[in-house]
Parts: sequence; C-alpha cells; structure tokens
Amino acid sequence: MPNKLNNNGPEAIDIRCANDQKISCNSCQLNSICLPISLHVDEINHLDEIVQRSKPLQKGSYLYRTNETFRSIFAVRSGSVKAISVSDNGDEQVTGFYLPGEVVGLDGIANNIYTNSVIALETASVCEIPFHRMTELSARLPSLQHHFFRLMSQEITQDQRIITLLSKSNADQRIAAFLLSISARNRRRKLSATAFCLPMSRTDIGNFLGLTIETVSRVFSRLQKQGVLNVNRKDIDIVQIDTLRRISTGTT
Amino acid sequence: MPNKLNNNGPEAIDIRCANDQKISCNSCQLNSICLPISLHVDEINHLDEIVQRSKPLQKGSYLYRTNETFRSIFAVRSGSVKAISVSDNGDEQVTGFYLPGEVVGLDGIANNIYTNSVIALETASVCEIPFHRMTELSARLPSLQHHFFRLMSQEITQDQRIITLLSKSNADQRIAAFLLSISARNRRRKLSATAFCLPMSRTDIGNFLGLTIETVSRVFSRLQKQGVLNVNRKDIDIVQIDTLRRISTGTT
DNA sequence: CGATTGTTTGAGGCCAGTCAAAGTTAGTGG
DNA sequence: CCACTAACTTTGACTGGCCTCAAACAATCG
Repeated sequence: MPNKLNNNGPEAIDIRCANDQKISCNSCQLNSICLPISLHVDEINHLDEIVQRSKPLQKGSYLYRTNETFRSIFAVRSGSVKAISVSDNGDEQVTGFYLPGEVVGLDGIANNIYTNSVIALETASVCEIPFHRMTELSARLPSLQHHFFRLMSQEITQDQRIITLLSKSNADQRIAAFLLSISARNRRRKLSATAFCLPMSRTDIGNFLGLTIETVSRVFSRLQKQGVLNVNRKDIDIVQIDTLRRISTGTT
Repeated sequence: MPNKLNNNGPEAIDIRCANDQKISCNSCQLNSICLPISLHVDEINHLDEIVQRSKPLQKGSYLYRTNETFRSIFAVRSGSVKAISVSDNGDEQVTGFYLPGEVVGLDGIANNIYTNSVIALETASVCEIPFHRMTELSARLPSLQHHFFRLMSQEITQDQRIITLLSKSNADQRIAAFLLSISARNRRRKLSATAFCLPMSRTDIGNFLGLTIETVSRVFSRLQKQGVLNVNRKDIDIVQIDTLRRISTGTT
C-alpha cells in the first residue's frame, strides 16, 4: 500500500522500489553510493539475496534502540534518519544523520548490542542486511569484505571530522560545515547542492553540533542577513557557497 | 641492542619481547586486549606469521603520516602514541591516544591513505599487521574477520563517546572523563587504576579535549585543591575516584 | 479554533579563551 | 658542576562568545 509521502523527486521513486519485491541492488539508483564499485554483477546478486527490504518507517519511529541485540546493519533507501546515543546522565547526543545510500548500525558490532538508537526524521525506508549472513558472504567475496571494512573506516574518519569540528570551530564554522556536508552528500546523489530541504529540526542540528537551538537560529539569521543563505524554515538555499566554504575553514 | 627506556614495570618486558624474534602473539601479555578471545591457538599462530615486529619508535617520531599510502594497521606493544588529523586550515586535532594493546591505522582503510598521522608520545614499539594479508587470512578464519569488524566498531563507538564529551561537557567533566578513561585502560592492562603517569603533554590533553592548556592546568589545580587528585607534573594519583566519576557525569 | 510544538529574537550572565608574566623542568655545552 | 636556554606549566586579570532565561511569533494538528 503506497502511502503519501512528503518527499521531493527521487525519494518518491525509491519508496516505490522498496515496496516492489522485484527491485534489486543491481537496479538500485543508490548502488554507486551504497555498494563498492569493485563488485561484479553476479557478486551483487549474491548480496541481493540476503538484503531484506521492509515497509517504510514513519517519522519519529525507531529503526532500533540502544541495548537491543545487534543483528543487522541498514542502508537508508529513502528519507533520512538520525542516530542518537544516550549517556549515563540521560541526555541524548545526536551522533549522525544518515541520508539515502548511507549505512547505519555499525556501532552494534563491537558488543553485539546497538550503542545508538536510530530514529526516522521523516518517512524512510531501509534495506536490512543481516550481519551474520553478510560476514559469511564476505568470506567468499573478498571485494565485499573489503567494502565493509571501507564502510566502517569511512564512519571512523567521518566521526573524527566531527570531533575536530566540535573541538576547534565556533558556531558559524560548525553551521557552515554542516550545511556543506549536506550539500556534498546531495550532490553525490545527483540532487541540488545549493537548494535543499533539511530533514531535521533545529533542535537536532543544535544537538549534533554542540550548540543551543537559539544559537543555531541566530547563525542562520545572520548568514541570511549577510546574503550567504536564504533560509525559510527547513528550506535552505545556498547563495554564496564559496563564502560558506571560507566561513567553515575560518578564513575570514 | 636493548636501550634504556623511561618506563615502569611491564613496559620494559614488552620492549624486550619486541626485540626477541621468538616472541609470538600466543605468549604476548597483551593478547587478551589485542586479540579476540574466540581465536584458537592455531588460529593465533596463523595471525602470528603475518605480524611484523619492528624496532622501537623514538619519542616524537612518526609511525605514519597523513596521506601516506595505507598498507598496515598497528597494535601498540609498549609505550604510547597519539593520532592527529590536520584540517584544511592547517591546525591539528588530536583524535586519540593509544596505549599498549590498542590498534591504530583503521582510518587508512577508507581511501587507501591514512587520514591521520600517528606520533610516539614516548619510546614505543608496535606490531605491524599488513592489511592485505590480514584480509586474506580473515576470509579463512571467520573469528578473525569478526574480530576486526569488532575492532573497527569499537573505534566508532569510542569516537562517538568523544563526540558526546565535546558536545555536552564542560571543562571539569572532560578532564574527569579523560582521567577515568586512562584509568580504566590501565586497569585492563593490570596496572594501577589510580596511580599512573600520563604520557602526553598538557598541550596534547587540551587539544584532544577541545580546551586550552591554561584551562587544563586550572582544572588539574582545582581538583587537587579539592582533594580529588594529586597531580605532580605528569604523575596522577586519583584519591577519590567516585568523586571523579560524579564530576564526569555532571552529578553535582 | 485552541493547543501544542517549533522557531526567532532580545537581554544579561558565565565559562572558557586570550593575553601576559612568573615559575619549573629538561637539556646543552662550557 | 653549573650557567644558560628553550620548552613546558602554572597562575592571574580581563574579554568575549555562547548559554540561559524570557517572551513573542509561526506552523501544525486534532
């Protein structure tokens, strides 16, 4: 039952694909992002057999929760999700946003339980990849094994970029870098790199970037006043992307 | 040629082992940290054959540098190292400290070049594990493959803990959490969890925690005045570890 | 329509950064 | 052995950027 979704363009196609059992990794528009270029067609077919496509997640619903037993990793197929980790004293930290083609759940491997919870920011669909079947297949397909090592390494380098951001950058630089990250990931998905709709709230952005929502809002207003951005609620239009780059690197 | 090293206890033993070609992963005191418990003795022997043990790194020397071609991951055998990442605008971020039994180099897998540089904080020795040989072996030894997935997942969850720390905690909490982290890792190595010598400078600590050296120094002084710590240059003696835990969680 | 949630804007305070200087340690060479 | 230097650490006074508190505004939904 295809339900109405608040998405724009390619997302709609993805949702239809997710509900179509005949769809495969081979025909997926996202496979250049999600899968290694080095996998051959027949290797992808093997992978395809173990991938499970489930019905869309509604906004706000959990893909998995902290401390649940780890069984699968998930590739976002449409929509978007956030990962949050809850610390001892109870407050939440958004550790990442995941857009179509990106993979979540890698945190669960370490101790066989997920350390994060993952929540849909909007209606989203995912491809579920049972971990034990993936590892079995990896032993037979060296390029698949290598791909998953690379995926995990990418998550590490990405997290370390965020560490640097939080450790060294002021509010303007964090927001600029954040917008540029979304922009670049949209470009990779053949979407506009300058005009897009943020799927997450100001609260999520602030939480992720270690800022209060007031500060996030103030920086957006300031950048708009400076003519760098046009902001209308969640719609972002990057007017001067080079200026944004200079801001993000602190090059005044 | 065994050279004089400024280390205390177990380190000295490790160094001698590193120079002794007869030493193996099976006899290594650190294998409970470095290797998976699930590996059988004969499996460890296979791994042992591909591990290369090189002569100690001198303090301040590089294990590898940013943008060098990725070939190997490394297990710290004695001493300690720091990983730093250099951002576009040139300044450095310490992304982690690695103590004996811990593994560095996982950042290099993603793009076949190291994104970080790794530098010895003191005289240190490492076990080099050529990545392509490790992956070959992993395809034949499922528990080894699983172990490396776990290692990488641990690095991810560790980095995400640091993200939370930088995003949510004040200076006191950061220092407390940092000391507790070192303490726990010492305990795992059967060393004192309350009395130890920090291998890194105040500058490194501040860089890692997103604080200035002045703030680091002030927090140390304050904690000492409060009777929580005894600090003498790099020697730390945790007097009230429960108080330190309460500080780290923000439980006033 | 009211209620709720999310966003924007303003005023004031505080924590950590900046600047500055003194104290301490380690290393070097005479 | 000591004088000297360089590097590191500590402490103080001051500043500023972001947080806190508060209130108005906007959007969404039943």
